[in-house]
Amino acid sequence: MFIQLDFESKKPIYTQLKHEIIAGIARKDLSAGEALPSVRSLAADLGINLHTVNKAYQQLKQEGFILIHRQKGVVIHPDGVPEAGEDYYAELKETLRPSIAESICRGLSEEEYLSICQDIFKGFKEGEKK
Amino acid sequence: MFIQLDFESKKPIYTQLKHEIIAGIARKDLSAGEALPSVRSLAADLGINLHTVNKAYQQLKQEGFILIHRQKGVVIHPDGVPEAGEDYYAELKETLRPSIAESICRGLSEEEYLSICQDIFKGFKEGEKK
DNA sequence: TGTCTGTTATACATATAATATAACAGTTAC
DNA sequence: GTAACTGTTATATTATATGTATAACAGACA
Repeated sequence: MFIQLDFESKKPIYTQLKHEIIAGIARKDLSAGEALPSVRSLAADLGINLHTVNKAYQQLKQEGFILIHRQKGVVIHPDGVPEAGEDYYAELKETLRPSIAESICRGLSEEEYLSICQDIFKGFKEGEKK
Repeated sequence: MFIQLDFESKKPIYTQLKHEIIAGIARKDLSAGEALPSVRSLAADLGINLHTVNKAYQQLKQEGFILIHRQKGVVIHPDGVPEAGEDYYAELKETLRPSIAESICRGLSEEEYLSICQDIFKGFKEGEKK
């Protein structure tokens, strides 16, 4: 797997794990229907506890990114990730507002901020080409 | 004060408080040199503990938003907030990457995402006009 | 002398994060 | 049929984060 964790980060491990998998889907490194490692093997691979992996998987399931078959295993959601709805837009704005507020205070122009966003989008698109 | 807290939120109160003050600066509701309430009076106003306010103030001081005079009080930094540096850009990208990854998964186009950012910028600019 | 600052110190309750074991109930392969 | 594999559940423990409650200190100031 491509997953990299930072054990010094203040971000919880299960959150980092979620983000890594979501990023994998975004850059099409993981595609619909593809199998993910079992909670035990991934935990062993990453040197963390099985419950930490399970927590990440449960939340990814809850948010529609993956499917979990009780005795088969875990797969990226075959039907694709649910499209953004009103609630998601609201949540996204809640995330962006503090970030934009601080950027304004620190003298970043709107153009600079959007440019950074575009760079990140570019990074995901380049990731697609492997 | 204009500060609104959500006690049901998963976000810590001191974090919400920080964001509210930073947003106040961004929309120029708070300007350089302006005094902020004392830890005790703000805590009483908001119905929270003085240590919670103090924690927010300490972090805002650490990040250059405010100055704290030992026996005078708290003021918005008179010299303005420190400009964005390399470390800030890195931190900003770290915040945006997971957000953008999820948006891509949920079918948002780059244009839609940037449009949401622009809306938020617009909100702060309109806030300036009181 | 009070009253106001921020600061510091303790203590306490609760929640979250992460780990460590153990066991259960199905599936699948040998 | 047994062994190895799934996710799941349950318990327990440790550490850290969050928030509150008091209390006290030292300096400023009217």
